[in-house]
Amino acid sequence: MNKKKMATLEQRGWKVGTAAEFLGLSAEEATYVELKLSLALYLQKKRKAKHMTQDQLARLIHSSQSRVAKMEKNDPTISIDLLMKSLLALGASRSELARTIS
Amino acid sequence: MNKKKMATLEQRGWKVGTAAEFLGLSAEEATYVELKLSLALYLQKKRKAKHMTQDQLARLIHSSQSRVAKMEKNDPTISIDLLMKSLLALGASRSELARTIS
DNA sequence: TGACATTATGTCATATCTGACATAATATTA
DNA sequence: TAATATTATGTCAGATATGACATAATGTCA
Repeated sequence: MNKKKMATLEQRGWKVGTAAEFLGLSAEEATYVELKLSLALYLQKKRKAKHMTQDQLARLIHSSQSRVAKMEKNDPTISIDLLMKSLLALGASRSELARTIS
Repeated sequence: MNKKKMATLEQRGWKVGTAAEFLGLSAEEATYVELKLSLALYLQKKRKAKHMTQDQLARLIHSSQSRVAKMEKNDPTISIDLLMKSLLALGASRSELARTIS
């Protein structure tokens, strides 16, 4: 959320916080979750750019459609390892991963 | 792999790959391992920069000295998740992680 | 609308990762 | 050298992640 929107909401009486504050996460934990979310979103973006279904991607990485869905939904049972391995399978380079993380 | 087995797998919906694809997977795995190694080396670098022992770092991240040693040695039983969480605990930023990966 | 494709969610047994511990190996310092 | 500190390696039970499956939910198109 950008600062402008936050200010608008504050003015309307909303207490605007970060997801971290709401969930009671430490700064590190928040960074970890956000970083993972970035990977999740990028995985979906990359999959769609290749016009693949979740099922097709699942077969490519020897996983299942449900797990791909959870990856893209940033499910807490998904590890960064799995996200990275999946992105690499989709042809992502190290610098591409780096860009996604930064 | 013989054709019979390939046909069986195809029937089950598996995409059976060529040797080239197999090598491609190896390349991905290599990238994964190298990427993890970069994180491992950077963890050690960052720990030493703070003049911490493995035991001290272990306490910081609520782990054990042996696991820290394995992280720095790029032991295969270590996940990227653990490496990233450890680096974040040492104060690394997202861009710092990105730079390490790239 | 219905039929079909795609994605989302819950659950399970199994595999992998985890912290912890013991102890070996290697530094470091007196 | 010995004593101590630090790091490396092996192992374990418990925790977490995994692929698979069923099925619900949502989207798409005739």
